Amino acid sequence: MINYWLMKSEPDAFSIDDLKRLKHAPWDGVRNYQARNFMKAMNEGDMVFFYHSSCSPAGIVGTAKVCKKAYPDHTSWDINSHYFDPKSTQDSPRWFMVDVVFVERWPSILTLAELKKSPELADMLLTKKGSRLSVMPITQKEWEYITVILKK
DNA sequence: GCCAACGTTGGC
DNA sequence: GCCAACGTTGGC
Repeated sequence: MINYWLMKSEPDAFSIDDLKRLKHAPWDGVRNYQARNFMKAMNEGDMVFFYHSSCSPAGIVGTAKVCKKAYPDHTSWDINSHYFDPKSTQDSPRWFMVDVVFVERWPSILTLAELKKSPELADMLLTKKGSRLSVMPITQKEWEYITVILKK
């Protein structure tokens, strides 16, 4: 059984076009426990909505697939990295990442405003006020509704 | 750039 | 374990 997820990235830092060009990439830099725990629960083959955040407009811009299960995020050990965390060690890594592979770039963005209009998506963490989780689960129903009904 | 909402830290 | 202070996220 596959699971479904949504992952946020600031397009200035890493966009769907970057992933398309690279084909696959590590999802590094997650420094939130809840988001980390969701990544640890991912399996190869799980599907991902690629979401552009902190831009105008924000929204889903395509899909990707998990191609490598969670493993330690080495940027947490790199003292020169923006994501360095002295509390993360080789023996006891605190942060993890998965690899994702590009699947599809949608012709146009499905904006957060549009997602919020759908009563079918009212339970999504994404559409909840104040939610700022960067990795979150999506139900199969939500995935199908978005890809079949709303996808641009 | 603003600021509401949230997560984390650290003193007690 | 509580909670104030602080830093960050992210939509607008």
